[in-house]
Amino acid sequence: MIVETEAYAPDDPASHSYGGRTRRNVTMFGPPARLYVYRSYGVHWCANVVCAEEGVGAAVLLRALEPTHGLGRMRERRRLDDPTLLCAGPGRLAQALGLTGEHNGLRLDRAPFELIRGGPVEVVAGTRIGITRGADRAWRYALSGSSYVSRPRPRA
DNA sequence: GTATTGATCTTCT
DNA sequence: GAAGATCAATACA
Repeated sequence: MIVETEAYAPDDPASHSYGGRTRRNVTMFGPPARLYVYRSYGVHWCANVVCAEEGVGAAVLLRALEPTHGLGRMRERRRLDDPTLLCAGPGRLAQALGLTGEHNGLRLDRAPFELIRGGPVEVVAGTRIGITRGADRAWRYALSGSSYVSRPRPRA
């Protein structure tokens, strides 16, 4: 269950799509409902959902999940037992799900992916994390009260 | 509990 | 050559 996300827009200085296409971010400018995976700090993979029409360049970064299925495989990939740390952060999430650059550009509405609509939830907004530009936009969204988010108390 | 650092990819200066 | 949508290990208070 997705419990934490951040939004990135083309007119947003913190976004990879700011300033146009590069070899890395072409997926962001492609059709929506695809996965944009990029390498972060040379070490981690981070996964986004492309969520604007082709050519726009907007996406939502998946920052944290509450693991509900496949805990065993997540633990194998992460070499870690604590379920609250398995997917608490974009790099950890990608590692737990086994996402890499191979999955960049794949459709999320067919195998091996499946998105399931959840019930109504209470969401809190706060400032985004780990960025220096565009930090004033409160575009981080977290499930209220969840203990699986990467930072417990989003600052508004 | 906070602070610092190494990992070393991609983009930009 | 530097910085960045990060994490984990280590060093301190």
